[in-house]
Amino acid sequence: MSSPLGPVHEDDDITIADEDMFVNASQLSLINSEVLANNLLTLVDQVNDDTVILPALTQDSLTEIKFSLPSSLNPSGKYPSVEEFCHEEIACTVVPSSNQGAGFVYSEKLQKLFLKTESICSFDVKCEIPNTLPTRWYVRVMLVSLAPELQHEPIMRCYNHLAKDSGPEFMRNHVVRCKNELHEYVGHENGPFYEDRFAVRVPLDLDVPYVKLTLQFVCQNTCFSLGQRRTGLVFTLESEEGHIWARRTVPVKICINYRRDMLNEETALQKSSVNLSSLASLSQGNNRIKPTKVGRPRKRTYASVGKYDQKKIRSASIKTPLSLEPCAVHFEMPSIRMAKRVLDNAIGMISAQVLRFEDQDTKAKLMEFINNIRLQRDTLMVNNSQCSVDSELF
DNA sequence: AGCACCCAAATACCGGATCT
DNA sequence: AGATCCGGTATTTGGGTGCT
Repeated sequence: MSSPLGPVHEDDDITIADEDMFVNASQLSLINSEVLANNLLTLVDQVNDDTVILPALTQDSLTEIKFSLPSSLNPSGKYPSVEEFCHEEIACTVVPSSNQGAGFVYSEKLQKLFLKTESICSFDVKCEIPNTLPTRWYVRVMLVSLAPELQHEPIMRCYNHLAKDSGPEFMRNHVVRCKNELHEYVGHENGPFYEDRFAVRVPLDLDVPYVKLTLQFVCQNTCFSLGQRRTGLVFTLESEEGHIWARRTVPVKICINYRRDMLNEETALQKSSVNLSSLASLSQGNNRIKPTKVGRPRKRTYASVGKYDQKKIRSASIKTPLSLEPCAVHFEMPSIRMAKRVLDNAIGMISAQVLRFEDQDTKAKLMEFINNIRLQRDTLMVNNSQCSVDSELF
């Protein structure tokens, strides 16, 4: 499917997919084996049980089955995802209605939207949906952290802005406000899962699968916790029963000097690409000149330039082997669930290193660490409802 | 190792300039 | 005249360095 925002995420998607690959791999195998086994046993029981009447497969029932196939993801009880997704039978695009306006500007270079606090920006959500599918569709919009390790944590309004907000109680906690006539604020405080997260749900027009979403943003990225400051506005196309059919993510930064911040990020991107190309030319030429440290290698974690960090990490792959200093960590966690999250994050961290290093030995050694942690995590036997929605994509 | 200090980058705030 | 833009400046933040 094509999306004007598509190219942005293509690269990003690859990166995320690579990292998630390790994180989700064991979950997937567990889901697949357990779910399949359970379903199969249920089916066998039903077939063997004379009292159970199996429904006849009519055209109608086939249609019903079609709608409940895993292609339409059921997100309930799972964390929201920022990975782009679109069901093969439909097409869905999300674009800002204009490249710039009062209080916002869209950077083509960064493929990122920069907004001023309290500013209002419109998005065109266009879909192509075959007539064979249901007619009622909704778009759910929520702000989600782009950091994979923090996607399980909801983005909440800061106390500062909350205290000044004299608006209606039901929308005070929402960072993203909707100005559409038809809309519904959903979610509740600290809701961890997709359906619990603060979001706004807007129906698509009945005659044409299109809607213009007018949104307002009432907190800044700096209001959120350090790791959550890289955010994406996630648009999810939902059927009436709440199944996901498409997902589009627009990286956004809500700040005061949105134009300057955009220019800063664009300049940083240019500099980083120049530095990388000069490094590459050095390494390709004679290696007499060691890359010297120009100034201090400072990098504030929260001030990163979004996905381009990931690009940088990938492009700046390391050829020299990593000197490993294995160490065992033993500590007690308050709950199995939290322990599992810690192990998930550990797998994510090592996976990132696997991607950075070109040396096959290093990769293999790191994969050993990942496998060990994975084994330990699997012994925790935590309900798989905690995995991200995308796990079902595979 | 722990601490204080320094420094650079990021960001918010503010006021003047420009536009509508 | 009000809205918006833009640039200067202050503040915050976190990494690096050197001292104890």
